[in-house]
Amino acid sequence: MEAQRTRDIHLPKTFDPKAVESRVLRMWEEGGHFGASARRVQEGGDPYVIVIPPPNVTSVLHMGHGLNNTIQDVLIRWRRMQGRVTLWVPGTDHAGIATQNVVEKRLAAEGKTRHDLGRDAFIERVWQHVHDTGGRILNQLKAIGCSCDWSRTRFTLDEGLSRAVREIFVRLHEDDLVYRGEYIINWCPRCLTALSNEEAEGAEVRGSLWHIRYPLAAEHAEAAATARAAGADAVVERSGGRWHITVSTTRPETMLGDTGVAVNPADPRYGALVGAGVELPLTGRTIPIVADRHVSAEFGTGMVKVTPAHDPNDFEIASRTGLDLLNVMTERAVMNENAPEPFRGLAREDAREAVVAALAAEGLLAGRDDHDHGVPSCYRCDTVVEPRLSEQWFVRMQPLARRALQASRDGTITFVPDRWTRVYEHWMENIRDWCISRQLWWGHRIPVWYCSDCGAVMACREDPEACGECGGASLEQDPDVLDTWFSSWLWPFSVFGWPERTRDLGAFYPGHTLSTAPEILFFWVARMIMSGYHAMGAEPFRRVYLHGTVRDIQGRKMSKSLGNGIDPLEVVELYGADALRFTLIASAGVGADIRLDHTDLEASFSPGRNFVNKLWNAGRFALMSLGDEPVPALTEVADDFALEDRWILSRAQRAIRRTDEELEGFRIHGAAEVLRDFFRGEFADWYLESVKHRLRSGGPGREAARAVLLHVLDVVCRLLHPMVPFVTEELWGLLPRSPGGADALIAARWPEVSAGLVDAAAEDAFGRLRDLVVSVRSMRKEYGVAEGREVTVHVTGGGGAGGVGDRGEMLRRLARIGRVETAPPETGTVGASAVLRDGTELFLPLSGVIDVEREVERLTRETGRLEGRLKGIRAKLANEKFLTRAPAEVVAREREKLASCKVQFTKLQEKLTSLGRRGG
RNA sequence: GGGCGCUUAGCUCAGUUGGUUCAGAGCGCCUGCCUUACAAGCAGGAGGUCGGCGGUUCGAAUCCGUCAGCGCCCA
Repeated sequence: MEAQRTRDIHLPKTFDPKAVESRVLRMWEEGGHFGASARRVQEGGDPYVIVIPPPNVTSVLHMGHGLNNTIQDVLIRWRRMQGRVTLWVPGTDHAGIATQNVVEKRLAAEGKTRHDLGRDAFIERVWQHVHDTGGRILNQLKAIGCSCDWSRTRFTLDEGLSRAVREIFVRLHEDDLVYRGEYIINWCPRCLTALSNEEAEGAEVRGSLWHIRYPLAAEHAEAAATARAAGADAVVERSGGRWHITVSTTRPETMLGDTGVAVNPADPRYGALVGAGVELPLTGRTIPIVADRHVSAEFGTGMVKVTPAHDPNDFEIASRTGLDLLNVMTERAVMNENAPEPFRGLAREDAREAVVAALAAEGLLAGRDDHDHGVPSCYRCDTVVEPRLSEQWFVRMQPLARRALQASRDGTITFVPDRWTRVYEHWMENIRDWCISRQLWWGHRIPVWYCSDCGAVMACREDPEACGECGGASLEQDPDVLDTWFSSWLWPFSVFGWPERTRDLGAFYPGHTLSTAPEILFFWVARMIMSGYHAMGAEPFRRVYLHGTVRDIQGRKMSKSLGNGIDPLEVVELYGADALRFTLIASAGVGADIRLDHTDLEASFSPGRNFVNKLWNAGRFALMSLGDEPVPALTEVADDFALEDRWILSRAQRAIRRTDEELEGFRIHGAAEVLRDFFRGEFADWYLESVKHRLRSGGPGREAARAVLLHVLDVVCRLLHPMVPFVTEELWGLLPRSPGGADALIAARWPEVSAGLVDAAAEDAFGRLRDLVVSVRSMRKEYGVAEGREVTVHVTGGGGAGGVGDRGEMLRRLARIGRVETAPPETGTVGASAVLRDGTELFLPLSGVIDVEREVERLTRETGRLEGRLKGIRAKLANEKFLTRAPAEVVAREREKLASCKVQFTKLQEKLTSLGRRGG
């Protein structure tokens, strides 16, 4: 009763997303369709688990999120309908640097710094900010239809997840996989914190390479002369019997911190100079020339200045050769007291100019070249990173990488597209230790305490009261916090309660698919795999799908700073969530970037909206056509199936099969294409048009059509639901359906192929009928026959286009064919001719309209085309090697083609000659 | 310096192991239609030597080499 009444309500001509989305969303949530319990898995359910790449807690949704999460939702909804126990865990991360930056900026507006507030008050302030704005992005994900289990929403600073961070840190420390040491790290002089290598993004910059002369100490003149004689062009005798060497640098200001010059020990030019002293200009210091095997004899002069406190490579050289470390900059990249007086207090950029000027003044500047090189900058604030010598905490990565690398090599974990496998493996093979300490306040504080009484260093699961070594109470906790990624790398199991051995963990770990952007392959994906093996002994997921980047029409990545972004919520507001989703999916080839025009949302998203609207209207038509009477089951009317019924049912099976194939292969856009073609190109354009007259008449033909119409529309709704969940849910809810099924499409069963409905003969016959209609339409247009005017068609020979005799009503509708004659036209009748692929001849009597010359031209064009094809096929078949080497079926197909083309060609030729007789 | 990717219709892009009229889709364009599901639509059409060259093969948009242009990653 209820269902029938709903069908009486008037449905709007255009789909109105706003009227539907919030209601459907509420229905899903209230129906508990998003959740999954461990119990269902324990009872034998087959889990399918995705953890969301947690967005920054204070961020807002952008198109990249839109794409990423639509993909995940498609996979989740598809698996859910297949009957898997699906779980998609949502959540956010605390984004240490970014969030702290935002709050500090606000403080700055009040004229304060975090130090004015103090640590606790500042953290309180950040929490406030997070509570005010945090989680907004999760609501935005709901708005685009994401079917996450919202009851499981996690945040990396939650108590449980913080516990996981602490536990893994202590464990790694116990296993000597976490250590503290003084090394060169990437330092952001604006954020005043260390960064990992991954957080320092290189950008190609046109800079300068300066060549500087360093005078050799006077007593080494003889060694210099020897070097010169050995071919050292960079060792030059200057006026006054003094010798200089020449070194090159892109950062002249760092020369103030040089503590040596290095050459390759195998370089024959410089052997005599090793051990010699160099008078470092501007400083009054004398530094030694040392030999180190990592210096390239080929690059530049083969002599490099060594600045161990300001360059990672130089630091390595120093640690091998014992050169001093001299830090000449403050944490803000200002020259410090170790720099000569005139440069102290200068920012690095100013120091560079000053140093260059000073060198020039002393005649020690040998030249300058343009030089393109990579300059790393902070991924959060874009300030140029300064390599800085400091004490930090690191994770020893090599032991963790071993298993993670093996997982890729043995196929346990696969990447889509496949090319990322090599990128991943290359990173793992050349893994470097991970700097995890950050000089911030917002984040997980490093659980390490230092005893000022005995000097003990302790990593603790619980805050210690007293020193474990000496029992003293003078303990101080490390002031730094951990890299945000040090918490997100635990995400696939920390969200389930690790380190507790929870039921959830048993049920939902390992997960299955991870979908994300390639930018965080190293940051996050690779590290999750490492931690998964280390902490859980198993991979966190099996398949990693790396999708493309959303760009603007010029190919630039969408970004806030460029102002070229598109707000997904604005798109939802204007076009609906389904339109957004379908547009994104349909334009995203596997791993390929997407281009959208941010200046023309209509152009970008109307295809999606139009598709959704078309679907809506097909549903509206079906509902109107079905009427209120009960619809028979397919099996009840099978005897009354017409050709088009058997055809569309058969095509539906193909659509089901192909959709599954595409989704299995992560070709989501391919699935969208399959379904668009099936729904629009076959169901709407041909099936609906073919059965309209039956639906309006009575009898068994009508009942069969109603049953098939309902069945196929039901399949269409199910197959499209993962991509366009709102419109399909709404439509499906309006369809009459048999009792006992699911009460919502989201929980309905995914269609499976029924072998019994596959009907090759029907596909072939309907295909020929379709050819006939298309051909007649084309001829009508060619001669400008008015749309409403009915024509007679003579159909003779060949296959008779699948038996058109009893298809009168249908042909009338499809091509305004008023009458089908199965006899040839009387000789002398004027009209247009065509020959179908199966040899069927068509003739449209068009006296009065026909233009013989034009018809001759048309047919000549056609025979010409056929002639070309014939030539190609004949050449193939005449090729002995083709006949012997090509597979038999390929040869057979060519023979069939030849026969078919020959028939068409001959028949058209005949028409042409008869026309020629008349015309000439 | 090392590695990877891209180049197909005016635009944005599909094309899964080489072989079904495979040269496609969407948008745009031209022509005609308000045909009681849909003008956010329908029907018909124009438009590409698949970046250049060479090779492998009976057969190449697809595989290999090379050149050109563009983009990305790592050092």
